[in-house]
Amino acid sequence: MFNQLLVKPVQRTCNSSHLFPPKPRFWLPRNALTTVPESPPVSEDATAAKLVLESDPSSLPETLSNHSFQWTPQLVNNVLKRLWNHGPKALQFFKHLERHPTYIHSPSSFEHAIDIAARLRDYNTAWAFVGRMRALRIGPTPRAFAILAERYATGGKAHRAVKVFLSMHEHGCHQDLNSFNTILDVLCKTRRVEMAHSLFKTFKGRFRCDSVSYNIMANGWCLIKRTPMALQVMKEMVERGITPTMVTYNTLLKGYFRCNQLREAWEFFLEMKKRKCEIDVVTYTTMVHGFGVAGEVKRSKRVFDAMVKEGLVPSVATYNALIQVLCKKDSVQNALLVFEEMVGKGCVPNLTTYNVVIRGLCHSGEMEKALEFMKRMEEHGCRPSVQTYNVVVRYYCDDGELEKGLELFEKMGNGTCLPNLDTYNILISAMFVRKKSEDLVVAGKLLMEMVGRGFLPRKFTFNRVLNGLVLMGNRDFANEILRMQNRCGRVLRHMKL
DNA sequence: ATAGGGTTAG
Repeated sequence: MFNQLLVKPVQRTCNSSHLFPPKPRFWLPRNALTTVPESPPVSEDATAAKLVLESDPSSLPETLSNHSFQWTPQLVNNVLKRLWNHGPKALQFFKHLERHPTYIHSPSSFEHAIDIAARLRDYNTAWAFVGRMRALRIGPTPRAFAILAERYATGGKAHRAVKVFLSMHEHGCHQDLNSFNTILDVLCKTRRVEMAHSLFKTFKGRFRCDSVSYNIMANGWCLIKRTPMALQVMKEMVERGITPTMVTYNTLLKGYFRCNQLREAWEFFLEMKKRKCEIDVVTYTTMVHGFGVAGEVKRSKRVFDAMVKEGLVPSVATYNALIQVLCKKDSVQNALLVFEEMVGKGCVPNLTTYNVVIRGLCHSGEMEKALEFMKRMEEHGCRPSVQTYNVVVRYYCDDGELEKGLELFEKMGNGTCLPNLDTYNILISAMFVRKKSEDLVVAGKLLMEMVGRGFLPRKFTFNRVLNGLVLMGNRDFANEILRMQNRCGRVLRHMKL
C-alpha cells in the first residue's frame, strides 16, 4: 500500500532515493553523552513560593517586602513555575510585582503569567498582559500568542485559537511560517485536525509551508487514527517536491501502532530499512513501545536487541519504553533487571524512568520497594514529582493504608513538591472507604484546604463530602463547607465558567 | 513554545 506511495510519485519526477534522506557521512548516537545533572542548590524561589502560598492576599505586599528579595526574571519565573498549580496565587504575586517601584517583568515572565491566566480561563487578564507587553515595548512575543492559542484550544475554543493567529498582527506581532506551523500543531494536538486541515489548505501557499508543516499535519491525522489521511499528506508532500524526513516516517510508523496495525507497522519498518534510510533511535523506540503495548513482549525485546546489535545506543526513552512494557505485560522483576542494566551501561534514568518503575512496584504490591526507589531517585538528580507522590498515595489508599497515604501527603506539603488537584481528589475519595466519621472530617478539611489553595473541586466532590458529614451528624462542619461552596459558586459565575 | 519516541486512571 505505502510502497506505492513511497515510490510512484517520485518515479515520475526523479529517482526514488529522494524519498528517503541521504546517508550522513558520519553518525553519533544522540544520547551517548548523558551525564548526571548536579543536584540543585537550596533556592530562594522555594522560599518565595511558600510565602506567597501561605500569606493572606491582603498581607502579601508586606510579607514580601519583609524578606527583601532581589527580584530577577529567573527568580520570578521560578516562583511562577512553582505556583503553577496555584494559579490565583501566582497571578496575585505577578500583579503585585507589576507595581514594584524599580523591577520590570521580563517577556518570559509575562508569558508565564499569560499561560497561568489563560489556564484559569481568565482571558481578560491574559489579554491585559498582552497589552501591557506592547505598552512596555517588550512584545508581545510570538510565544505569547502560541500560549494563548493553545489555551483556547485546550479549553474547547478552537475557533478563538485560530482567531488569535489571524489577528496577532493587529496586536503588534508579525505572522510568519513559524507561527503558522504553531497554530497548525496546536489544533492537531487538541484533535481539531479537520480545522487544521482547512487552515492548512487556505494558507499553505501564503506562508510557503515546509516539511515541518506537512509533518505536523501527518501527525495530526495519525493522532486521530486516520492513517490513510496521513499517507495522503505524505503523498502531497512528495508531489510538491518536499522530501519526507525521518520525522515523517517515524510519525507514520507510530500511526500504524496507534491503530493497532502491527503488520502494516512491521512492513513499513522493513520498507524503511530496504530504502537504506538511517533508522534512528526514535524509530526503534516506537517499535519497542508499539509491540510491547500490543502485548507482543517477545517481539518488543527482539527489536530492542536488534537495535543494540546494529550499534545504535538505546536512549533513556527506549529503556523507559521497554521497562514500561515489562512492568505491564511481563513482570516488575524483569523490568528491574533492565533498569539495572541501563544504569550499568551508563545510561542515566530520569523522572519518567522512576515514575514507571515506581508505578510498577506499587502495582505488584511492593510498596516498600517503591519508597526505596523514591529515595534512590536523588542519586540520579531526580526528585519525586507530583505524579510520583500521587501514584504512591493512591496505592496506599487503595490498600486501605490511609494513614500512610496522608503521611506522604504531609511530606509533600512541607517539601518542595506541592500537591495538585489530583492529589486532593485521590485523598478525598479515599476518606469514604472506611465509613468512619473522623475520616470525613479529614475529607472536609482537605476540601477547605484545596479551595484555599485555588483548586476548584467538582460539584460531585462537594456533595459527597456534605452528604457524608450530614450522615455522620456533623451538621456544623457541613454548614461551614456549604458556605464555602457558595463562595466558590460566586467566583465561578464571576469568571463566566 | 516549529515536527517524530518514553509517565496518565480501574
